[in-house]
Amino acid sequence: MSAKYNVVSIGLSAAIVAVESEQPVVLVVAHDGSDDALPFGPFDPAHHRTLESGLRKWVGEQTRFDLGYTEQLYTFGDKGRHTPTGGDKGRQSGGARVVSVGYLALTRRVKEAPETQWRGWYHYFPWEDWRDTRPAMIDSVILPALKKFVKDALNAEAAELRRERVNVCFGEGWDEERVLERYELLYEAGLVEEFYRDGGKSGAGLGTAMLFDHRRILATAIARLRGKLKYRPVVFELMAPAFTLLELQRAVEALAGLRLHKQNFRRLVAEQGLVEGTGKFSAPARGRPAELFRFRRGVLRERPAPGLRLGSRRGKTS
Amino acid sequence: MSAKYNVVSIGLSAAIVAVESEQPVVLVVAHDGSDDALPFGPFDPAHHRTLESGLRKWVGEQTRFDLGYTEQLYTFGDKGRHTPTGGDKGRQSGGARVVSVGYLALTRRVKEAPETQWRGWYHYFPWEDWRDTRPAMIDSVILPALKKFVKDALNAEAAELRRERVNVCFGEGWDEERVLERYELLYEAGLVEEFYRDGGKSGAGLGTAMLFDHRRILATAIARLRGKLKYRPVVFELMAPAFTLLELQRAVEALAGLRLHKQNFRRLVAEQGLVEGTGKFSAPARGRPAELFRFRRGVLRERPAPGLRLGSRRGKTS
DNA sequence: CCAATTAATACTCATTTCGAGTATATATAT
DNA sequence: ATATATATACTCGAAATGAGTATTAATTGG
Repeated sequence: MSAKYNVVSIGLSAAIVAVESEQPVVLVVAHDGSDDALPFGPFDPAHHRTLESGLRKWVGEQTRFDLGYTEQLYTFGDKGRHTPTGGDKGRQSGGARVVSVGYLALTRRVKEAPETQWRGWYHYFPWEDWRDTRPAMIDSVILPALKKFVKDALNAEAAELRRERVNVCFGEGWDEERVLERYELLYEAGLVEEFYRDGGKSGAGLGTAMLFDHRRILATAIARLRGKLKYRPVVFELMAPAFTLLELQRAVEALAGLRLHKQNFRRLVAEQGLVEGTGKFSAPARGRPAELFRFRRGVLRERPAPGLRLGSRRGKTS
Repeated sequence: MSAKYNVVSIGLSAAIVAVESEQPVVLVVAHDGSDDALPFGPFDPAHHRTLESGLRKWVGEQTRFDLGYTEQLYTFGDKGRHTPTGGDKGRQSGGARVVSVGYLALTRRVKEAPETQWRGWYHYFPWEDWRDTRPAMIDSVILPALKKFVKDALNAEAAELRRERVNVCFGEGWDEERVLERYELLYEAGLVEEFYRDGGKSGAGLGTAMLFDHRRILATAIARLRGKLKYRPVVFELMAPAFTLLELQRAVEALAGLRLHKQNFRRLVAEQGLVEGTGKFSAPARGRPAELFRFRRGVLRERPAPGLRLGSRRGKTS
């Protein structure tokens, strides 16, 4: 157990999320030629008191964001899932194995630093946006390919397992939270570019690929955020200080990738006491002006789990 | 970014949980004189493909458990929260900073390895067991001390924040999932031994202390398990292959630290299709024999989120 | 065999929450 | 004045929840 051999370096990656004109966006570092990457920096044990303070420190240096809310997602240490685009297998930071700790951060500030840009997260996960329709690619591309994946299993038992996973992920009853499960399934089935890259080959896949395992971290972030929405008032970290109820609904819909029933959404927000009117009104280009609301900080004290349980799938756009 | 300075070693700690005669128990390493510790081993990047496989490997070596279910909890890297009992501040594994990745593991095998023993988890968190009554120590010790903690805040604003935290953690409406929040509050308020030890002093506190930050990891494990219970059929990992419905209920109650309404519990289990009868019956010392049930693996396919939403606080013991 | 005890199991009922509507009111643009 | 877009109010049935009561089936001690 001599220390030298057990040594690794730790990368802190952040999925920094905002919502802009009804699109959830994530901050990426995009050099031309290479894949988009999440901003990440090394954990420096000499100067960082905690992992999170390390994250905040270099995010603060590289961008001007004050991260309103941060949450640790998961720590990945898989060999072979940290391959750079080139193919320089698993090496980085002078040969030490890299373990990456992923974070979710929410912000409403939207002035990006140089070298970085905001991109809609559905670029990376086009099958996750069900707001308008069930994405056509699911039936035209994904399900046929997954059918083949099931068929290619080594034996009947493995095939059954695969069939179940396919059904849970893309079958009846869309569960918007299973973002990571779906990504991992597509990875294993060879439907995303990272699968080929990690295997040392090359090949195309669905959605836009990301550096290292960053798309996996982003998938984890989306899943976590979609879940959290329902029992913690986290959306408000993404909203302007004052907003209309429809704007709030659109933000939630954007994140969840689902449409909600307007009247019920309002009922919920009102019952939970999540917001309070400001007395001011929006000035829309057309249509009746809506009252502007602000987040009622008080809920945090009163309610044990104030959130926006979405519940409703479907529901007219009305 | 020179590698040498960013290097840390990673410890994998596991809260291995079982349920025995209506008590949730956790496997601890107990040397005399030193605090109880969770079993932990180093992550070895040269031989472990993933963090989880590293964990399984050394758990398998040191104990004979097949961990039915494992789940990563959280990665802690706080300086000063990894202090051994002696006071050899923050040093371990040849001076490298230790980052610990905590895992929750569930098992039903109950034959402990040498040097280890099973201990009820309420030894470490006596305020978390509300099955019989609201623990008396909350009113007699905790709340008075927290009142003082609020009063000792530096200014009115800080006091208000503290008051809110106290209320959320120990006020009206017990939320059995906030195990970690409560432990952290007690830590900051100087009500647990680890607080003094990490500060280089000594002092007594509530419950039994553990080595390093292991009690924090255990708190995370309990919180996670209590939450998961409600939407995933994880209890069954802890049950014998056949069990009565009351045994199942007692196990859930033990984990949640709450009593449940018997009839409603059964209705739930039945409706969800979580179990199926075996046709055999228990042979109790006294009372009417109950049918033995087994877990219906099928649910995993059928239901999106089969679990045992507890809901009911209180409810007669009946 | 009887009573006391222990637990299983069946059924009821009011309340709350949910999902999906309809109806109406208030703006602007033309 | 009308079309359009939106806000807001209210209704209604279905399902889920929380808390019971009532009844049945077994064992044990007398």
